[in-house]
Amino acid sequence: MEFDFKEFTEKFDNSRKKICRDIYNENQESIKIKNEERAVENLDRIFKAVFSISSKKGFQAMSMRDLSKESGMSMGALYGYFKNKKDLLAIIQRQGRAMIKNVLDAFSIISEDPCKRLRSAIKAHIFLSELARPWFFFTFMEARNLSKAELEEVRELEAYTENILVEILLLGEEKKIFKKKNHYLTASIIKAMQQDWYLKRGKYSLRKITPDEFAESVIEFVESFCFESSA
Amino acid sequence: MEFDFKEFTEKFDNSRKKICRDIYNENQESIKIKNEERAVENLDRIFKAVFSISSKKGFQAMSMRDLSKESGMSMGALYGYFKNKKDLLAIIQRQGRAMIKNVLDAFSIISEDPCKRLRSAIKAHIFLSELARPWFFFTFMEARNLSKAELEEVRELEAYTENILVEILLLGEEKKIFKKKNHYLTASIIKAMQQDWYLKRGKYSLRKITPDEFAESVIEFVESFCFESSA
DNA sequence: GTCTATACACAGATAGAC
DNA sequence: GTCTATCTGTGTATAGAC
Repeated sequence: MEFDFKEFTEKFDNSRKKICRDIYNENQESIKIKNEERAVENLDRIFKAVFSISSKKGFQAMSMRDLSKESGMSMGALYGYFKNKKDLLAIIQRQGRAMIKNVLDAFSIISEDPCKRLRSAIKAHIFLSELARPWFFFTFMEARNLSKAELEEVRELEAYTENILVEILLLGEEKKIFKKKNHYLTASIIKAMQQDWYLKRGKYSLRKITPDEFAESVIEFVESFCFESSA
Repeated sequence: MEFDFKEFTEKFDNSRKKICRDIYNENQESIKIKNEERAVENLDRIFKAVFSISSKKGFQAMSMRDLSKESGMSMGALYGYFKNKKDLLAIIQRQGRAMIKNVLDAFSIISEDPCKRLRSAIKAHIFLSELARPWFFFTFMEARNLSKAELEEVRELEAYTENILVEILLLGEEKKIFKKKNHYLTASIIKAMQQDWYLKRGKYSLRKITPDEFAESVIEFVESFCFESSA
């Protein structure tokens, strides 16, 4: 049941267009365009432009004129796809969260062995953040611009993914494979390492570290901390 | 030579006013106010206000009207202390970097023993980021708004602090105390954990984890990864 | 040194032609 | 569906009174 970045990518590479289609279907009230194919294609252009601009200067510093230029659509056309700038942010956020939850769920139940589950959970998060890096980066950096309700959703997803790790660690402790520890702290630290991968992606690129190598390092780090010394 | 957060704090608590004085002295060209005492006091008020607002909504979303209100000074008065908004950002950045470099240097040479140096370097960074959290948070989040030259300075400081760790790890390897590893990757991971402390401070506060506890956890994590198994 | 009032640019958003 | 032109609010920055 082991998988590497290449296998992970093949499974999830078609997800970008799919996400745009989901967004179209779930936001019919605010999207004025009726032709689905055209809408999906333009949404993809818009999101690409948003990620491109806001990874440089931030979402809130991105003007609608910037977005118009980068996406090749006029201001008027853009407003056919969302109610206002805040709404655009909310749509992106909501859909990204749904995607993450689906993927991580799928990869956290593949084995009864806590060691394998730990490996799998750590790798899936890193690989996913590699494929959907603009989204991860964006969510982290723009958290301050979210509404209170949206922020609460982000916190819940954070807690949810942290809990996946905590439960694996607990299971391992019960089976006497992992040491007894403050598992919440361990999970936090694991998440901190995963987070570094998408926040400091440039640094790792320069050093030519692949997603597989990074994931292995994190896993090795965690295992040396968690395993009973017999291992 | 061991120190805890309390001892660290006592040594550096008076640094905030000192920083304002340094800033005043080093930016005489752009600061129009001639009375030093008044200037230092007002700079302190301004920086406090900047950190308070921009930790909520970001520096670039902070308007000068916001800053005027929060600091209790008028727009006109504010512009006596810096040339423009960009200049204000640069001043804060420059001074913070100087402070960090000084403190970390002071704490990275206190022993010949690589274990002690590793402990000391990790703790000093976490404690410093606790005391100057607004500054750390601010630098990280506003990196995108810096000029190219400023960004280069930030990268250099990053590389510098990472190198402190790498050298300790190398020394430990030479002395056969630490395992042979990719020390750059290990240092990156250590920095990722330290970074989490100031980026996700709210989470750790909720869980009532103290700086001392967090530092010990990080150290334990790192040691279990680095030490030769005889330890 | 600090205030109030204001200049001028640019933001988000929409109306109406095509 | 998409464009251009334009409304209105808010941004940074400064001038000039005190």
